[in-house]
Amino acid sequence: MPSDAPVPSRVRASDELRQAALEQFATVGFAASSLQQIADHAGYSKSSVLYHYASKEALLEAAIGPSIDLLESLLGDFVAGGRSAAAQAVFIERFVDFLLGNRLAVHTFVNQGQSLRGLPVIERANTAIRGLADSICADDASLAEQMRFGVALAGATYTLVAGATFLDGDQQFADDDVRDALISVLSELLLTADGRPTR
Amino acid sequence: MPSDAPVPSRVRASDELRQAALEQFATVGFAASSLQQIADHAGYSKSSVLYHYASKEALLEAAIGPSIDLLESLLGDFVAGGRSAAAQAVFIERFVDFLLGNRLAVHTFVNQGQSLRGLPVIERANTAIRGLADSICADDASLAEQMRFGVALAGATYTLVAGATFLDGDQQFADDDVRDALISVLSELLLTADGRPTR
DNA sequence: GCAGGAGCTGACCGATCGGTCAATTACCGT
DNA sequence: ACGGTAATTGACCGATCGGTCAGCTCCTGC
Repeated sequence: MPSDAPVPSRVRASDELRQAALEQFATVGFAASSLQQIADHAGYSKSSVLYHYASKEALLEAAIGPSIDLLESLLGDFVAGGRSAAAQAVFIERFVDFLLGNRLAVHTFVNQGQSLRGLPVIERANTAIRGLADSICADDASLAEQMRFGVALAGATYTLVAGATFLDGDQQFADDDVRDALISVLSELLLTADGRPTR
Repeated sequence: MPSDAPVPSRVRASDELRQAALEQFATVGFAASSLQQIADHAGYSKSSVLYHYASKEALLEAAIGPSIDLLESLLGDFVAGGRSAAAQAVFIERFVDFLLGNRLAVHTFVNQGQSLRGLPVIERANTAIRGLADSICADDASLAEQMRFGVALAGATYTLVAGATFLDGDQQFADDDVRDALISVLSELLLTADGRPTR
């Protein structure tokens, strides 16, 4: 028997459908993605989609839920680990890696986190994002500092996530280079290190 | 005659409908906004919407087109004015003012610029955004510098635009303060001034 | 060889979509 | 008082939406 995977062997239909759904949700939006389109894109029928996933909303949960789990654990580690400059540097690195490894899912719940309010999985994502902002930005920070954090996180997220939108054609940058550049810019903006420059 | 406006006096129905549509497009998305919802929100019937605007797409054009015009002229001025540090500082200020004055429209075409590809008005917005990135970022810039520009522009845009998403409840910051803080952060990131620090 | 379950599908459902149209109302200059 | 135009609306259209259901094929354990 050539199969080396214990249970499913071959690619599982539910995985193909989940991936196709994720691509649709990220590129045309949840509301504008029909089950028919997702099914066509994956090579199945609409009924098959609803066989593997109870509803369109359950499909969204399956598509972006795991990425939200990762974000939550990332956030939990950071909160538990203190706010030393070293800890912040580690966090920035892990955060960039998270962005690079979950572009489609992040694109989905960042760009549509407002319009899809009410869906449980989206509420979970919004809560995590808010926790991220709160934890990395001290409560007593000045507006300018809060703005610095906001610009850094939102800018990094959006640059990676929407980069595909405006420069998809000639995007031949290696992920490693993008990673290094992004970590550099974020460190510059976020690291409090040894006292903030007066400016 | 108490009317002081030459032609319409009172609020015009088409303006109310356009504003209601803009709010819907920005908050729940173009695809998820039905003409019925927009009409209800403005206090008219769906037929009235289609009387004042030929189609849903024409309504989008009316809602965000003027803001795109502003962005285009802003970009044109900057391209024509050179890239001196002073010119860049002026541009940053005007750009932040543009963001503050066109939040809903910017939210709409930034967040949905990818999913709504194909609509002429959206193509115009995407072209303007691309031109913005190209013009402010020299062609020979390193990846790290390009990333700095991307993070700054995207971060500023998204911070203002999606601020409502995650901290709408307690958003009592005065626009003037936000403006100053944002200009400060953007200047810090973008101004090439007298030679870039080695870093 | 065959019962039975998993995987998959087409037909169908009520609701809603964007859009058309004819009819009605309100308001204007003459 | 009246004709005409702008504004507004409900009824209606075909298409598509998310979702249900019965039935089909295929594989597997016995």
